[in-house]
Amino acid sequence: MTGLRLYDTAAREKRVFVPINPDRVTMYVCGPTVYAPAHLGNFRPEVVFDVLFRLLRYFYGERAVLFSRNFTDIDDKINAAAKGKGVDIAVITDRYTDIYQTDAAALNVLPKTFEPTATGHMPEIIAFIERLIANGPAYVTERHVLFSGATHKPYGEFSRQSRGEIIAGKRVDVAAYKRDPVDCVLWKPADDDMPGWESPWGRGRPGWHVECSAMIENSLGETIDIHAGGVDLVFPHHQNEIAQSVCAHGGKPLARYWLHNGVLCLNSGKMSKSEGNVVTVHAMLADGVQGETIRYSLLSGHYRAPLEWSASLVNRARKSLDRLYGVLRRLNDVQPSATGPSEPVIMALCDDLNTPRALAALFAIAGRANRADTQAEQAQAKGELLAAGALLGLFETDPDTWFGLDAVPEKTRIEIDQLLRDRAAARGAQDFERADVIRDRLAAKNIQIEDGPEGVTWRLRDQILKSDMQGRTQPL
RNA sequence: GGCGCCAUGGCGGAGUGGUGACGCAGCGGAUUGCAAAUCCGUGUACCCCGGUUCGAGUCCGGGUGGCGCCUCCA
Repeated sequence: MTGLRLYDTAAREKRVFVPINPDRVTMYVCGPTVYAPAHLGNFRPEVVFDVLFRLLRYFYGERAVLFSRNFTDIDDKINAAAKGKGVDIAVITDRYTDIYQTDAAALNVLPKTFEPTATGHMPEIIAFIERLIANGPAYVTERHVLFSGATHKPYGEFSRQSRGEIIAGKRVDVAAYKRDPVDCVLWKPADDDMPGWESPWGRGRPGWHVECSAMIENSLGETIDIHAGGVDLVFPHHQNEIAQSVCAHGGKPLARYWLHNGVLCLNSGKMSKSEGNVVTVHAMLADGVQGETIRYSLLSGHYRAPLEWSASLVNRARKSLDRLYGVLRRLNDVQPSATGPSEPVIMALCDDLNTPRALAALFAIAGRANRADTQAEQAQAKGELLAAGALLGLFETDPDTWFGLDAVPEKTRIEIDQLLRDRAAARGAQDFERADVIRDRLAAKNIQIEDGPEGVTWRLRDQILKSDMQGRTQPL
């Protein structure tokens, strides 16, 4: 019993989380289709469910939690991208998978236990489809294999879609080969000039929904504890996954808890490649925004609520982290107590991953640290801060690095040190005019001086964005 | 058209029916040679209209506004 409660989309309420087997907790998150650099919206589930992963590891032990997240590496858009460049699809998918992994690492996202790919599980996917045909719910027609939604009685219950409404509200034409509009493709034929795999139904490739069903079964089992993803996947993707898996597994449920994160918006509209309003993580990192700032931004709202992305959101995140890292920097020489995360942090995260409340709790600890009179209090606060950070995926950077000390070239650092010595000498000689001239000169170069009881420290006043480096690269 | 979500101070964002966290910004004070950082203090904020209740931001109904899904989508 951990006190963890999660909002389950299927139940439409928060439910106490109890795993099937506390020695083997399983979770799966739908991953990206790798045909372009992933945008911030793609990384929202990556980050929020990373917090869940960390929390579960904290409760059940690192080795007890198995986390699988797929890469969809066969898809029409991938084919189109490969064809456009005249290369094999693997060239495209390898490239964007690498970028994705780099981006994820920059956001302090822990590596997954399993990262299955569709192309790496073709025999399993084909076997899965064969089982659905043998069991009845799938049928072969015009070189396609289709799953009959109607054969799964509760179809639509999970996503609150009735079959009649799906038909009435359909906005695209239903393919002629479908017996019913809610049927979905398990296997589709591939022309000779398209990537394809040999199957009992001819050369082709799997449909999107079945790939997840088959890979979940293969990497985690028939019934998993948690299945998560973006809210835009509830229908039809997750609905179809459920129908297929339940039918393939003799009625056993696919997942016991379903979690869905809200959409990320830019200019009040959902960020999505088809809308064209995307900001890629790769581009932000290349521009010099710290991954941790992006992570904090993504965690600053509750995961189920929509999150409006903006420059001011990033700016606030950066400043908030400045304050917290300032504490850690001040306590650089203090050995942190071996303590766990403070109760308010745990309580907040246990309440359906309430990260805004958890972050608020961080500031309470920071206040205590700054007010602390004794080293014991400081050590306790530092320990709590780091422990909380470990759950949230924060404070994994050295404080000096955070404040940009590594960002300036060695040569410049030597110049800065010399100027600081000059200033100290001037102050010692009561020559405040000269001391202030030096400080202003540094400030003009984005360097902020902080006089402390144990000497002067400095930091970059503002983040140096590579898109905004004018005037900041000249020598001092 | 169907299904669903949301509406809190300048901005962002929590909130179990009983005078409303936290962060950023602002203001006042302490500290500082002056700053910065830090500390202390500081805000007549709960979309509108009804209802339930001794009491509602919190529950119910209606309205208005915004958003998502129903199509590839995280």
